[in-house]
Amino acid sequence: MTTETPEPMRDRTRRLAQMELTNVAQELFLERGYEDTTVDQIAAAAGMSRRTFFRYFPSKDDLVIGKYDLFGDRLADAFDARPHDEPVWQSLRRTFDITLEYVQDERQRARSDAMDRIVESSAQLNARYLQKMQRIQEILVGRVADRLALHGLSTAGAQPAAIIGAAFACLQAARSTWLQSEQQRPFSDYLDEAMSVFRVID
Amino acid sequence: MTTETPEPMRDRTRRLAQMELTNVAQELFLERGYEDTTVDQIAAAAGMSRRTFFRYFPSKDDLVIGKYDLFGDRLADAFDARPHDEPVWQSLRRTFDITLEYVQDERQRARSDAMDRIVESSAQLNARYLQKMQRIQEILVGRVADRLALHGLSTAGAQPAAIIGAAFACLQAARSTWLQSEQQRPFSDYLDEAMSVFRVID
DNA sequence: GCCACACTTGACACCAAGTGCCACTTAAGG
DNA sequence: CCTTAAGTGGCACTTGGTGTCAAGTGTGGC
Repeated sequence: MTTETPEPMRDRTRRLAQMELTNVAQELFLERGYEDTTVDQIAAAAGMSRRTFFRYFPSKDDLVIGKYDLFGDRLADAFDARPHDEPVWQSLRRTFDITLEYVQDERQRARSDAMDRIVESSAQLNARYLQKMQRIQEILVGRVADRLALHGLSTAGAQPAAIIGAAFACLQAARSTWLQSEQQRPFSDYLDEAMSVFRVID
Repeated sequence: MTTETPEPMRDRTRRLAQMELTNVAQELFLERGYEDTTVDQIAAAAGMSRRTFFRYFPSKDDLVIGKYDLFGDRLADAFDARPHDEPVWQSLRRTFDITLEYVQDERQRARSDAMDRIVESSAQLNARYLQKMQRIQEILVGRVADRLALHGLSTAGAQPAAIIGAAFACLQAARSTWLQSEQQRPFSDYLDEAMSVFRVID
């Protein structure tokens, strides 16, 4: 009985505190830049002690980059939802459609873009971002290998990792190009353009 | 007259000191691991002060990862040496041949592999490694765009970045797979296997 | 109302990576 | 021998991050 309500309660307050912190931090980052904003300043602006900050985020980086932790699982789910007889490359393209939803909501898009710019502004953050992406790719490699096996192709070698690596390279290239050009054409165009360069044996 | 010899002289001693540091550090890393080895320990083992260490390497990470700084330029040179009418994907495959030389020398290969294992053992180093690779890719994007333009293809969009990103994904996948399997087959086989998955419009 | 309990918080101390500053040595050239 | 420039080390300082402990805060049971 006692284990029913307490869990959601604490989680909610925790999430609220994290939200508050990210909001406060984002303003500071836009003002002084990421590296020139100390954890003390963020904590003070959010009305908590430095020590407490690190109870809500394992590191300063995670405040910005932590949101990508869910991304991998969401991609995996989306990939699993694709029909098994679909060519892998096309499944990956469709899997990436969930990144479009992310961009849909106008209000949240501005916030997300601001964060992305912060990530690009700091070498430190950029490195951690790439690392997160790498991890996400590892989640998907196994699934691609299974799919290839279904199609009667070798599953043990470097091919599965190469395929998802290439797919993510396309995603990355499209994203980067889209951010630099002033976003008149939809992001999906850039993604299609990038991924259509490759014909994958399947 | 005085400006002829001093430059190479200092550079040589500097390079020697860096070599010594990397050797000493490598042993310590293999003993205690990267993160549990402090700069103080490395400096002490090399017979210098902590402060001096940072005059030879801008950071502890660079001691391990700094060697990749040259890698980008070497790849660029190798790519430039390919015939301009060669299909881009094949040029990239041939460009990667210079990574094979790296592996050729038996004595140096062991050392290089040890360092690679160290890189893989630390999340911090791994992130910085990915970042370096990203930078190297940026060096090559322009050249791929030029090559595509020569073949009468669009050069402005995300395609050049997507192509080299995919190529590096193959390189990475092949390297990873090769490191895990016990290296009975040559590395070039893995690379061929990975890159042959893609047919690139050209 | 009160006690027991788990959870949260803040304060303090501590470590490691860097950085700036300054004084000292050392070696090369006149 | 002296001057000058480079290398070096010591020191203090900042910042991210962690461990520990003691004080608050709430919630349920009596």
